[in-house]
Amino acid sequence: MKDVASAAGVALKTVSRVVNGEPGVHPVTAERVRAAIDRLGYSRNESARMLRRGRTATIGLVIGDVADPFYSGLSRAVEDIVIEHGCLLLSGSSGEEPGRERELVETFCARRVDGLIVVPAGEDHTYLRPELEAGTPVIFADRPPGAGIDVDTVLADNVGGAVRAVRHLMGHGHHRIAFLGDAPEIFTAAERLKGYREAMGGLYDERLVSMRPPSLEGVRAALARMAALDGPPSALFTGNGRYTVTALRALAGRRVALVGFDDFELADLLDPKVSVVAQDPASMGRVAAELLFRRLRGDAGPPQHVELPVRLVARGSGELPPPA
Amino acid sequence: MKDVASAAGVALKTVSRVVNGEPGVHPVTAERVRAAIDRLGYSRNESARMLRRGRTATIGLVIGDVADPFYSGLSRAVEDIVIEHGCLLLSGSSGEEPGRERELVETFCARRVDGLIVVPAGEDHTYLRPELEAGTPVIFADRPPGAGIDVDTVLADNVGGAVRAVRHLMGHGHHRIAFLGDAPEIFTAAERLKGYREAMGGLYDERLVSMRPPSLEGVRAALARMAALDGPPSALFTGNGRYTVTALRALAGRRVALVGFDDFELADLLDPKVSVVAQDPASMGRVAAELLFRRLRGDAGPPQHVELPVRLVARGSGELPPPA
DNA sequence: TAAGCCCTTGACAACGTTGTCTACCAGGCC
DNA sequence: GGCCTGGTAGACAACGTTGTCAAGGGCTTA
Repeated sequence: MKDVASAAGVALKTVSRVVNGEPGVHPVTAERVRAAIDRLGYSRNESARMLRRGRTATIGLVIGDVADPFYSGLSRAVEDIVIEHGCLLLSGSSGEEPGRERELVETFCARRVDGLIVVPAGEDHTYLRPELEAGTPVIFADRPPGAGIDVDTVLADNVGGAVRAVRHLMGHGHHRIAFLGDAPEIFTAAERLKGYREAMGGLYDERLVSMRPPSLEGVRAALARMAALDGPPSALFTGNGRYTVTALRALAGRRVALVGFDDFELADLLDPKVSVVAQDPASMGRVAAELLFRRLRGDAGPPQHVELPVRLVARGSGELPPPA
Repeated sequence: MKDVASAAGVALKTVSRVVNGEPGVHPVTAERVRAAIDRLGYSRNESARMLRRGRTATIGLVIGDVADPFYSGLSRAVEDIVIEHGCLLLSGSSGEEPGRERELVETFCARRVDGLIVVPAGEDHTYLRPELEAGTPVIFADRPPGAGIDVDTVLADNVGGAVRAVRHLMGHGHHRIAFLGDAPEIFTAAERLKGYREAMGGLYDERLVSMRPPSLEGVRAALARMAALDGPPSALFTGNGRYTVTALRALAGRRVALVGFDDFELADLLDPKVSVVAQDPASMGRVAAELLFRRLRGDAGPPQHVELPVRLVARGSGELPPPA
């Protein structure tokens, strides 16, 4: 910038004004400055600008894993809105490890991101308190923060979705419905179990529930164990997209009534077509990002808790009747 | 940092030394400083550090669309290696628009990223020249840069993969093999067409080729047009993952011999199981990132051009014989 | 005992911006 | 003609670090 200034025969500050489109520069001078900028190939050093202005025009996003379609859909929506606001996105995958989540958040904070969107992996977020007190807006998406922290959250209607899935299966004659879900420490898994339990009511049987990280062997074993019961399940409710796919693989072509939480590509090309409770990761990202920018514009109201609707997409697998 | 210094009764520089783990600080002093840091909840301002040191510990990644599994797989691999090197990742989706690609790259450069990994959408990258001359390492992945720019590239063996796909179908008795691919301006699409043509040899018939952005209607129309020929195709080679899925949808359950470029989740659960030429987006990301860090460590050798192998995964759809 | 060394510490400038304040000039008004 | 106004331009400090250099004290060594 100093070089541009001397090349154009003006003061540093004048170049700064031109670069930032500030008023109060004579058009002729401005043109001369712009010419010098082009000639020297100058581009503003954003690090210095951030330091001076105290704002980084950067948003931090912590998710579980970009390679998971749920997160990458959310990611893309966040990215679009962030760019729209002239900011950039620093993102990181926690791999669902609380330690890594915290590291990422702290690294982002050290970079003084203007705001954070977090899909938490851990249960304790008290480490965020200094940042929150410093005024950095933080939005939790998909899962709420741990105890003692109350900030904006955007969650899906997990309980309602699970209820709907189970009722759908019941509506097609099923009474013995198994639930295969992720470890109960994971908020969404626990919520969906809650909905399952609520919808099962008196039919609830603990032996039809299996909650653990999804692995093909684990699912196979759980299914085998349940099949050996004297009242084996006639239908399956799977607790997330990964689980649905793993269960389909474990079923190896057997036609079993099934509804999965989370929609997935090709669900409509399988045989039978897979019925799901669909949530929309893109709108979750959009809502979270918009909430964040509202905060950045100064909205200081009480923490908001948004619940996004889910919808049942009946494609066939949920309508298979129980074996006679 | 100033506050920490006065709280600990030492000079600014001593705090800096402690924070950076530099030697030459008495353990007792260091402990006092650390105590003050904890008490005040201090964390280093990375913006200032970047400005002062001239390095941002940030890598820029430009891809087509994070929501596409190919890109998100690549993204995740890059991210892991970047974090491993103590850096963070700024990423952006170009949406396959050259203008947006350029904007992203230029914004990243203004932030003085230490290096860039780009999956280009455009054909002209001369705008990168100033950055390259300034010494910023840039790696192109999946597609090469436009004319006049010679930098490190990591590409898949597109031609070889297409050849293998076509030969596989031929080996099962097919002579009339259609190719459905993306617009020929897209490098990978053009390369795969090249491989297709090479493998078809004398059997090549222009009327069996359709290249345009994938849309269900477009694919349906192309298939209908080809089916009406007096020598209709008995097999399909689809030019990328999106195309394979779209074609399967357009076929609506008809059992047609098919090999697709790019593997995809659930390919093994469809009926028939879908045979593909698989590339590994994660290893592409890993190789690109590792190459980048080698450059950052000072390797100034001539531009490298890595070609990653692809492999044919025969699952069944490619082994369907032609109708009798 | 003096010279030299290492260990620890601190003062200071610089990184490249931007916000604030001041200076200058031309023109209009009394 | 003097005063004020508005439009332009520049000087300077500050943002929070880190690299360079120098200083002080205790120790070893000749």
